Amino acid sequence: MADAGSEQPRATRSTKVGRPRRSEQALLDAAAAVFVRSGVDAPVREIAAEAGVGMGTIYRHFPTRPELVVAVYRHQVEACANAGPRLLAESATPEAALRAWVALFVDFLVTKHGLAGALHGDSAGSDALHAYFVDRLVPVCGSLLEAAVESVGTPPQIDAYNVLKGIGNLCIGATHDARYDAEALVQLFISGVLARRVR
Amino acid sequence: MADAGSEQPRATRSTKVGRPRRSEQALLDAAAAVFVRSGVDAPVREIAAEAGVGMGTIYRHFPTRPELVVAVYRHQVEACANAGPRLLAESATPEAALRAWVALFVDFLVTKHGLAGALHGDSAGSDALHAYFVDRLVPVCGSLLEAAVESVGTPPQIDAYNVLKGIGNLCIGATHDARYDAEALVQLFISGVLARRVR
DNA sequence: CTTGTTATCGGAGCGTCGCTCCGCAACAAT
DNA sequence: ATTGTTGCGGAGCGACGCTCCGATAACAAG
Repeated sequence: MADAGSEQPRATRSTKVGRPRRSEQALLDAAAAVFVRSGVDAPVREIAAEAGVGMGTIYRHFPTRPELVVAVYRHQVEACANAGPRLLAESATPEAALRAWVALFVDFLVTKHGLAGALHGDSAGSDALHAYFVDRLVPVCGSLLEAAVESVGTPPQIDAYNVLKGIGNLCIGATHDARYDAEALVQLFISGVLARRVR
Repeated sequence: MADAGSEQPRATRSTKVGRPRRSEQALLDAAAAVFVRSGVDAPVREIAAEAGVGMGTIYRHFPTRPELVVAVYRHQVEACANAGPRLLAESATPEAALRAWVALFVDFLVTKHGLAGALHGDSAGSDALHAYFVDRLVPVCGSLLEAAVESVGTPPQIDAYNVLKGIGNLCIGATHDARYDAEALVQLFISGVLARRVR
């Protein structure tokens, strides 16, 4: 029998048998579309409807909302993570690299409605979204931070985890308030992190 | 008749007639207790149960949740607002005053579970909580900021509204994450606001 | 004391949402 | 054809925000 399949157009078939499980990518595309339209807190029903599947299917592929969100934005988070070392290599100064990276991160968060707000570890450790962002970006942020701090000759005043979460928090609600300038606040915050004055 | 009440200890009576509407203060006390126990996002049913009244009563006195929250924390917000001028007068430097006031504000936000997170103007302008905090505290923060900026001889880099909201955002989630140090982040942010370097 | 008026009270009820769970259908193996 | 396996869909449950109306109680007039 082998795999002499002739009629199956896509047949991802990675598991042992069964139906060609409905393309996860289709779900991700639908979710992305809904996230753009209604924010990352959009009802699961709406995502299911957009994808033309039942809610069960969504939950089967992504048992928790954070997992879905992570999957949707994985590429962009990876791009952001990869941009770190690149900026550090290409920029004139480590501080410039840090500020450029931070601007990238801020732009990413601000353009995704509600993403920054969903970044919290509310569910007592079981928050995959928070964990993913932290695991992936803290090291990157840490490298940039370390380099920048060293280049300006100040002792490190805070760890990368706090800096990253602080930036994330500063981006919350930026889309709903024209007067609120998250980018400016974050850059000022970075100034503080790199400033000589401790108190 | 006057107010020769002899049996009514508190009798607020502000409306014309009817029953001595159930003391709002009792509701506020109950709400405060629940907020401490379950955060400011506690279900209205829970607050009503704690107060021993029906939900209708809660909604009659405080049609929206922000109004209830404002009422519960009004005293502390006022105290915070009043502390501004006082600190400015008593502190050695305007910067010290600003930093002390900010520490006060941060402590206030961090100790009230979820208050910082509820500070957003999500409901398109109709958010009384956001409006109250902004109206009451932005001027205070502005004065301190102005004095501090002037004393260190830097041009103002951002307005008080953004500073206040930034601080509020930095306090989000502080209670759920032992590694997250909101106070430190905010003070670094203030350093940035007062720093010479603009870019 | 009785009756009428009026404001307040309490919670049933409706719509929404997150999440679970079970019957069903489609395919593979026999 | 029959049986086994696996993915699929959505009904259903509990929680919640918020509304709305019948019940209730205080007071004034008679």
